[in-house]
Amino acid sequence: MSVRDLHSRKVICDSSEPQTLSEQVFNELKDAIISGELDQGSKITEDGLAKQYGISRGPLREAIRRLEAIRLLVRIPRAGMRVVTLTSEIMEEIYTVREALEGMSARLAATKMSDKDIESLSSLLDKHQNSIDKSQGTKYFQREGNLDFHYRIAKASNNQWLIDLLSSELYQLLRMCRQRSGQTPARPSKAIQEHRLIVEAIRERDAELAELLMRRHISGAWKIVKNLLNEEQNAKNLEEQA
Amino acid sequence: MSVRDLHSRKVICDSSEPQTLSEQVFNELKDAIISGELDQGSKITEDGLAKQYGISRGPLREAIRRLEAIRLLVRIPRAGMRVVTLTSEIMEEIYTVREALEGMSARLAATKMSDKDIESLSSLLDKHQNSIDKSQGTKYFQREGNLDFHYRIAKASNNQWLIDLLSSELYQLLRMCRQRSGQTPARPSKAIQEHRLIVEAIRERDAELAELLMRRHISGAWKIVKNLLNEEQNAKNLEEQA
DNA sequence: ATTTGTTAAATTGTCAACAAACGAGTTTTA
DNA sequence: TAAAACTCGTTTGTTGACAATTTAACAAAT
Repeated sequence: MSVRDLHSRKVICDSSEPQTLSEQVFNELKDAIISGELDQGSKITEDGLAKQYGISRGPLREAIRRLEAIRLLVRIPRAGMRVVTLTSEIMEEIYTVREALEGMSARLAATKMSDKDIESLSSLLDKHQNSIDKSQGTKYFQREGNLDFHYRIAKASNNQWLIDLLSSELYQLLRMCRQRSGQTPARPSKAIQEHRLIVEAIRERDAELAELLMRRHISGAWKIVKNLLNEEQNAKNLEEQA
Repeated sequence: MSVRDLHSRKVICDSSEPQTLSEQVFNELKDAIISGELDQGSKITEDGLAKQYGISRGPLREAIRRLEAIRLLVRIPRAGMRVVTLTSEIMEEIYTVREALEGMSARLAATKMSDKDIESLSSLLDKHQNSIDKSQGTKYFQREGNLDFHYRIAKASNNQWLIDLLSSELYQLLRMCRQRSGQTPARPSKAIQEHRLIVEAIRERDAELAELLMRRHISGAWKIVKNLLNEEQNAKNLEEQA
């Protein structure tokens, strides 16, 4: 992993040094869930986690409440807790919300983004294009590059709510989606082409168009993911029949 | 009933009996903050609250983490906690996010809402219109009616994420905005007229139009609120000069 | 054999005490 | 007199123990 990747990862996941045990275990648990280390839908107990992470239940419970708030855990009072299960329906919901919020981000970015940042974003795309052309781009890099692009747009909206919702809540689950089925942007060069169109619209300060293009970009991405999931499901069904 | 249903039930019907102390104090604190009982920006201490509500700090801290997650409290580790301060800038951010999410809700509702629910929604507007014509409508009623309309649209989207975001996170802060300056829909009859147009678009199954109208409705509402805030600010400034 | 009732183990909810970090006020020193 | 350092009190972070509730396991009865 390059230094640059590390940097962007840090920025996106805002995992600055945790100052408190609760925060620390929150981050560790979050990563464990997203990476699949903890299986989706698996039941977890407070005592088990407390022993595993070597802390008492107090801070752990606070971390759990936060994970609950960003929907990585599902809890039923006095009954138990499970890791969220990402069904196709939930993923569609997430992509729909993303479409609305990132569309709005692109609209705002078209008005507010500085000329300097637009150029920087444009050259970022050049780099991505390069790494794909030369086949240097690993799947991982493509994925991170994609997130980086979307994160910059969100940040340019200058709306802290949008930024937080997208980067701390939705992105975590999105990463989980991708982890789940090893998805990578289906047609990276096409994705970058779409990114370019969006940047062009922003450069022209055409808010309306920027929003439209971003929404199409995301709903298109969902269609591809949906097809992948269906194929996967079909494969599984066949397997069961055999 | 599925796990998901249980979760949404908890979020939506927060009038249901809280089963745990943490939940109970979460609700009480939430109401105290929204109603203005706790001043915006006021500093609060764990020990003080624990004594005030007669519970120990354990459950209280969990409630605090949840309030932090929905942005009613702002915390700085090892330094203290304050009630959020709703500046004009933050309110604009909230309205912007609302515009994106409720616009998407209206779009989805146009496709998914049942004929029966559309009729029900339409007759709800009749009732509101009636109560305004006869001047029976208190400000409170108008406000609740307004919320009811928006909530029904959100629910009709059938997207649990949209529903939760709008009704549990944004909605709380919106109530706080209104509480703050005793705002009431500036022109109730005009608001209802706009609501009618939205319902008509949904009835025609015109998703595009439904979204457009909802977004205009909300951005229009923000402009009115913004003007009210400015006038208020000017009045204060004059007062200080005198 | 299925269902119902009871009991025990496991798990969550709650509490009070302890430890660490921060801020304010006071003292000491240049 | 002013600045630096040091206490002391306050507030947050953490822990382990205790109480309440649920799950399950097992026995008994129809």
